[in-house]
Amino acid sequence: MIRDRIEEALGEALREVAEAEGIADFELPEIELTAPPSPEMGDFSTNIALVAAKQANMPPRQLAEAIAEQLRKSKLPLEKVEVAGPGFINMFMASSWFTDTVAEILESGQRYGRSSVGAGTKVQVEFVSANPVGPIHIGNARAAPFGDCVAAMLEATGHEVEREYYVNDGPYNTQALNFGRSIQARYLQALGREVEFPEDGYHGDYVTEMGQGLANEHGEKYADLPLDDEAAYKFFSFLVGEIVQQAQQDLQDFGIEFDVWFTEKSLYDNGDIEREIAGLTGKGMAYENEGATWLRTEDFGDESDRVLVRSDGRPTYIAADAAYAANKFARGFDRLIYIFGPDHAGYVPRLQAVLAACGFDLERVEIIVYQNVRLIRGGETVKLAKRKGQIYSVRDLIDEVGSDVARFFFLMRSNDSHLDFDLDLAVKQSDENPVYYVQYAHARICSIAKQAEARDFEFAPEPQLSLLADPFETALMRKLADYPHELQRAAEARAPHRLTTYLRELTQLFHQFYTNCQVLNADDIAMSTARMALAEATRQVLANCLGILGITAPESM
RNA sequence: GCGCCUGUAGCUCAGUGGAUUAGAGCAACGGACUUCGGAUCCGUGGGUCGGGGGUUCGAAUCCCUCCAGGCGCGCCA
Repeated sequence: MIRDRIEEALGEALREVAEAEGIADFELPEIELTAPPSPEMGDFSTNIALVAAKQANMPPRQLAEAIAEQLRKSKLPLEKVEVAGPGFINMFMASSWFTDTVAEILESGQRYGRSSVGAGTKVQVEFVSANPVGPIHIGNARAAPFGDCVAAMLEATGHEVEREYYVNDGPYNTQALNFGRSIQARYLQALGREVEFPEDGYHGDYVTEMGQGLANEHGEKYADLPLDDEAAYKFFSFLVGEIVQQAQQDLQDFGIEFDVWFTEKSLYDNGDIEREIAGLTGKGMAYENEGATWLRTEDFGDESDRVLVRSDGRPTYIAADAAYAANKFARGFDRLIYIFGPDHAGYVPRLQAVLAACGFDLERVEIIVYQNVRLIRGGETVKLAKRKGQIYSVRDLIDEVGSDVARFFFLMRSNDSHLDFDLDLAVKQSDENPVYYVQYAHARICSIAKQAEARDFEFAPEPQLSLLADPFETALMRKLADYPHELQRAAEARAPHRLTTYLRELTQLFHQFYTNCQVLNADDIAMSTARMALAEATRQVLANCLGILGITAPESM
């Protein structure tokens, strides 16, 4: 990447200046290359002279001049290097650099933008992992495109990535049992028995339907089971497969394929949890008190120690999470990424303490929390309450606005920003909807190509890219050249929204180019060929970026 | 009470240390091609970057403090 080469040259220039000045122990500051606010200020700008001035014992402007002189002597495709203001160094790229970018994009195709900076690193991204007690709702849904896109960005930067979904189907999961009790009650009611519905049970219609379904299928077979946890888990177990399958289907329709669906139950079945507890007790990390087994999380920054095993002998989710983390590390991941919803934000320090107490390296664990989603319809917040059965599910969302729109809307905002999802705007197929703005550009480019074919337009055999010198063309090429860096930055920051922002900016530049620069012009074949190449390069970058976001790039709309 | 997140234009949000003008979309108003898709483009109006203090040559951006909103604080997950 050109940025790497510039940064390298800057570092070298600075070192040479330092040497010439006889400065010992010169410490190279971090080099920042930014895009100046206006094109008159060049293509790249750096403040390095301002940062290093004190250390170099030189006035910033003088240092900047010295560095600029070195740059001018370098082999970089620079047309002009200027020192501006208090000591900024502005670099103006030679036009060959812009046109080389277009050639590179056309040559690399789908690979353009990808890098291998993460090569050799195995990462697991665990996300969604909703309690299997009903359809995946809008709150959990935000995790789906986010986690998927973080994974895709890591893949695009060379990491080896696995996407994983954790199914909380353990036998002591309170919510699973609660759900099971609700199913049992509905089942009995379907059989005409007088039973009271659990006060904190799940009231959704789907629960009633599931209870009815069991009654139809099994009749009285389970009618005389006691109303206890064991029975509740049995009822939960009847339905969990169906619920997980539904989740798989919904997420697949949302464009997400998980590599692994990991069940909490398996940790119980193969003894991992027991072993983990025994191991922790053996190391003195766990101890008995008031009949329960506690983990010494307070020693690792938690507010207090946490219960691993309840006084009645049942392990808690913390025991399961510890065993699960051990299992993950045993699978050879260099890095674990957990993606949590806002309801689990408070669990972050606790989980970190748990993992530390278990002896895992927190440097290798990353926990990303995303914020709430509010549904807006008709300008009003849509009120939802899962327990009361007022659900808006991923299925509802995909059916109502489609996967592309839903993904784009979710990915448009930073994960730690609260998200207002405007359903009215999302369903609008108009200029108000930002998704179509981007997709339209892609379709438009495809349409130009189709036009050319329909008209038997004869392009030149090779594009003469040096013809691309109009400011609209230059601005577009400049943006295209940014893509690899933008992708890398977005991946490092785990920030998909940077890509949606980039896409909108790129799209805008394309539409401006389109409006001002006629692509197909029979009177100027050479120019038409060059512009068609630029349009095609733009299409490629749009498609590559949309691909990482998991959004389709339509040829027509 | 404590913790996390947020507070930027009428609305929804980018920008999270650098340049006399803090950006985008939507909304409002006014314009544009008898040529490649008008789901487009151009222009206008609109901002004490929640308040105050501090660090710095420089703060929307870093630190402190206050205010407001959201969420969380279980032998639930």
